Amino acid sequence: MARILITSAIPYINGIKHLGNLVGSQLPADLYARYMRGRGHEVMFICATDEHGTPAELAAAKAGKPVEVYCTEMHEIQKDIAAGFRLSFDHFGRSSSARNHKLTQHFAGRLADNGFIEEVSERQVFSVADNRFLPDRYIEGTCPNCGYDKARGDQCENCTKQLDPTDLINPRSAISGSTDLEVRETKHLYLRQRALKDEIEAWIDSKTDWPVLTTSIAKKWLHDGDGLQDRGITRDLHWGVPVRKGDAPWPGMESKVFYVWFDAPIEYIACTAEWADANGKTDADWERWWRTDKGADDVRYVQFMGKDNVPFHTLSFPATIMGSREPWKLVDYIKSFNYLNYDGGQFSTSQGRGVFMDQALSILPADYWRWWLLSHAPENSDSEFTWENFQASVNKDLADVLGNLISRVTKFCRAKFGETVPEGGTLGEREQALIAELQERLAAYEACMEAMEIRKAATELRAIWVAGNEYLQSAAPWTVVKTEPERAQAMIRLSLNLIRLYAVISRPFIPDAAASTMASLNCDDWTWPGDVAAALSVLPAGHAFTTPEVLFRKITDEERVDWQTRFAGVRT
RNA sequence: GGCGAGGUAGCUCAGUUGGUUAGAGCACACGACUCAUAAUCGUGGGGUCGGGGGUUCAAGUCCCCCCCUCGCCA
Repeated sequence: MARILITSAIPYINGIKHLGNLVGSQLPADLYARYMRGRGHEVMFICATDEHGTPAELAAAKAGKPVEVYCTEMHEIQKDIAAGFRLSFDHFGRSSSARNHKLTQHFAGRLADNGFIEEVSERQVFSVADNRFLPDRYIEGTCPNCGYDKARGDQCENCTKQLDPTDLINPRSAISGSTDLEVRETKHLYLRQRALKDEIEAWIDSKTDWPVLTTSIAKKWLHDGDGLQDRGITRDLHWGVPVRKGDAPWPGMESKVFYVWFDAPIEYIACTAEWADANGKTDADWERWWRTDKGADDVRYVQFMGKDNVPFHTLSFPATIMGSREPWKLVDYIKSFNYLNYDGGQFSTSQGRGVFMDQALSILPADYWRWWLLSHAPENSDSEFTWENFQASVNKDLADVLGNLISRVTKFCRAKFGETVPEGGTLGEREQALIAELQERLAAYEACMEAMEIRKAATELRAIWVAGNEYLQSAAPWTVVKTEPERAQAMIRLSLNLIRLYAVISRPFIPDAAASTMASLNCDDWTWPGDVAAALSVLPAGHAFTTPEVLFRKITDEERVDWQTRFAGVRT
């Protein structure tokens, strides 16, 4: 039994995420976690909300709530929706937790002790009316290049020219609109990534098995332009982890917090500590996942994320860990994803374009979405969600191929032999051929799952479902039963067991349907089928079952059209 | 503009280090079956692999140029 640590990129707190966010990290991470648990491995699956930073403060202000309250509420909402999608986190934590405060301060202290922190004085725009320093993108003004009057301090959206806030003509606060701005001197901490560059590069170079998407992004940042740059890790904000050097105050850094990107990945570790706290465990219980000197040496650590998060996970977070000179676990494999587009364009949180997680669950159960999203995961390139494709895939794969198979077998059995596993006959050549085929296909499916080749795994799984229909079609028990009822009984006994096997191996993709199928079969044996022949005799003759209701209903054309218009525009 | 990722059947996508008639699912046509959610199973039509050059006995697969899409640019 192996020990596998799995983290999903942590979603930002300000609002409900859309399906593109879901399929980019949490959902594939859940698939992998469920599969590994199914294979009997010890899994720690961690996710959290990323709560600090200016956007959270502004969202809270807009909602008229203190930021702590806002975050607590939004965390609960995201937690509920994650549960709705059956995301099987061992713990869904918060980057604002006391554990993360302490650990973030600890890392900063260690980095400082080891000479990887530099204090830099810089000049930033301060809004007197807002009583705060403004991040570049929260300063608006007229672009000196094209005259666009809503250019942001980091870039003009109109002519794409990159700007410095001081370039703007008639600058104003994007928060209040106030023009009472002044440039003030402020001191910040920088993580000296340049000093760690060679170490990081050697580490990246050693990861020859990583997806090209992951390594190409990492190498680009290592070599592009002047190469890897030092990064500021503090901000003049109120909401965040107060800057401290471990347990001690950090002179000159009073009333500053760590920048969100610095504390967010540390939350992976802190969250595991939160898990321990929440479950009555000791520090040793979480440290054995993270400290290579305390048992984490044999842990395999896999991260899941969208491509926009790759730089932080390949460079910045490793720099934090390496620079600490403490034996923390570094990631072993990074599975990254491209973007999921929505019907010819992008999902847009700001424009409410596309389907958001809460809306998705309000129109169909989680399994429908899980299946479509995972079987179309944007692994090799950006992929696209269309309602036509969604309807076709769900109806064909889930309702027709899998759902109907379960339906035809159980209903036939009920009609001819009653609701117990029939006992007559023995397996023939056709059945042996099916077993051989399944053994082979199962191996292919397992290989894809191990390798996190998600689309291919879905294809293999579907092929396994199809094999059941092929068998049934050629065996034709509805014909055989008329002349050789015992033969037909053997066929159905095998088919009922086949359904159980399908529930077990399909569970990572469609956990609810798997559970309800298993419940119908009056069985609770989720043992992964190593030996297919043995697995197909788990349900013995005479075992009672209940004929299940329709497992997956079909999406009608009317629904499709309705949803198409409903989710095209602004979210209501 | 620079960098990166893509452009393969109507649609969504596979195509190992270049090697036999370029594959799958869906959709479509025809056939089989009638147990089943008008489901299933079989057969078939359909692609000058973005365009143009080049290397090679041989290129979707390597090199160069161009076009288009998407993303990133601290």
